[in-house]
Amino acid sequence: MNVNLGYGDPVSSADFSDGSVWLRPQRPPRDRRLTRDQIVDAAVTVLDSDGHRGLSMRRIAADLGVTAGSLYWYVRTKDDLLELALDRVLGEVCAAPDEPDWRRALATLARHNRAMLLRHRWALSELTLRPNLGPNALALAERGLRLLARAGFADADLDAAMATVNDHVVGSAIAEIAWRDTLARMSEAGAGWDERAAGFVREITERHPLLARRMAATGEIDVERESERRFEFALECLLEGLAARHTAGHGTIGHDQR
Amino acid sequence: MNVNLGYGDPVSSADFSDGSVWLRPQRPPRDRRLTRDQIVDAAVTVLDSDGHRGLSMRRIAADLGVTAGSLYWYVRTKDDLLELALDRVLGEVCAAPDEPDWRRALATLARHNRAMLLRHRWALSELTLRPNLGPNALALAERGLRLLARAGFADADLDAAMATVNDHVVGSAIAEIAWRDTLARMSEAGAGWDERAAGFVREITERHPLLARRMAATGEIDVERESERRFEFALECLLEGLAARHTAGHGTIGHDQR
DNA sequence: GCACTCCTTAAACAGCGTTTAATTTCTGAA
DNA sequence: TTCAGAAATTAAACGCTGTTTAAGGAGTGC
Repeated sequence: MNVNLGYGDPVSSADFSDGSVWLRPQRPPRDRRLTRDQIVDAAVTVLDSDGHRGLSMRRIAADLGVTAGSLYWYVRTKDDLLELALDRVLGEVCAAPDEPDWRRALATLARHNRAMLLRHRWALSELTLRPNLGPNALALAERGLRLLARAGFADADLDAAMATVNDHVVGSAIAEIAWRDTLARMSEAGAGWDERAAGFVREITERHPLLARRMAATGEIDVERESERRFEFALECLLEGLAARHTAGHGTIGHDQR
Repeated sequence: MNVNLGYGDPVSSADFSDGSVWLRPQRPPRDRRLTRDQIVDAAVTVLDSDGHRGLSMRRIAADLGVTAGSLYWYVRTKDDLLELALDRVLGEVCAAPDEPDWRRALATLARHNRAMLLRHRWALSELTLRPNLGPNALALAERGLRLLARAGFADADLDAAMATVNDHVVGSAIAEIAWRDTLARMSEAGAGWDERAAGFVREITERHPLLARRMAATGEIDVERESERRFEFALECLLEGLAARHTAGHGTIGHDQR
């Protein structure tokens, strides 16, 4: 019944290839008050300001001056929209400049990635929830692989080397955000803190002396600088490790380890 | 009107110290058909089998033969319950045995942590969403700090050293799960794959040759073994880095880095 | 047997993602 | 210029969610 071949009608196509937005063709355009891009823009804006909790299809629609149901003409589900939003912010990482030395290049890529994750805190939870096959994700992956291949890494080591650095970026960003949130919550608690959480604090100081000592030093620490220091430290460790395996021979990452 | 001093009534207390379950005292018990522990148990079971999406208060209540509203006598919100569930599974990591050598000890702790995260995939998203002050989290932190303090690390380096390893554990677990999920989805897509995603695949092979080459080799790779290899490799890098700073002097982590 | 607190229930509320049918808006051809 | 017909939007509904409410049963202490 539907002459248009580019895509099935919105209902019947729902049964197939649920894998990812990126595996489904987009609708061909005509005259539109809306665009996928506009919708993704609006979603990212809401996510940045109000987080995951603040995002609803009705909210996005309202921000765009439109009904909620109308969004479903451009996007099959909210999950699709989130996948699009994630790739959108991954695009920001592509701005990282190229560098001749592979260590420096990998490091700047990592730093840009980290900065993006800290800018869009919601992106991290997104990363943990869905695999990500968007064009920007693929472009970044290819760029990393090319970089390492040019540096002379063996084919079998390319992914592993990239993963090593990426994992660190993601892991450290999570920890940093958690750290900040904890501090924020604690200062929020504010006045009523002592009475209500007395037992909590007492138990810490009694049973966890080292932890208590570290927490007492909290006021003196600049979270941002300290986080960055840790980030750079581990990054350096990993790059050194990669360099060692690199010069040592090909296809050896992880194989000699115990 | 309420003579009971241990806690405010369920409504009025909602306004204060929303920081965390762990900052609020639990209700004193009397005769109960339910327990907090039972509820957390049920929640973890559902999460393990059906993931985040499958978890609802009504579902938990039904599994316990109880009404949804009844749960709110033991738990203030669903978020509280998730916080409790997270700390519950963190408890599993405490089973890691102690070891004399700090490097080995840190490594086994990391491996147990990793195994737990892979066992309870939902825990990762939980980690990214909320700071975590549960007793098991604190005990694990203290244990790590003690371990490093005994090994002679400077006070100022304790957190950084722990964070370095922990970040790697979390980051690599995320990547591994994402990898597996991607493969699972792709094989799910199955039959209709070629036609619908033809453009997707073509674009990859054309514009991302390295990526395409790596993807083509997917079939030959044992994801589990490869993931473990990468994990051990990066862990080794980090431990070497820590050891170097350890023997070099005190309080130097990250300070000499660029 | 009474009062009283603890716990559970059923029902409701507001909000969510999504679907449906009807309707408007615009295009291309007659 | 008109008029089919596709493209885009709407309003309303569905079933679900987390949470609150008022009411009622269950047990204890007097």
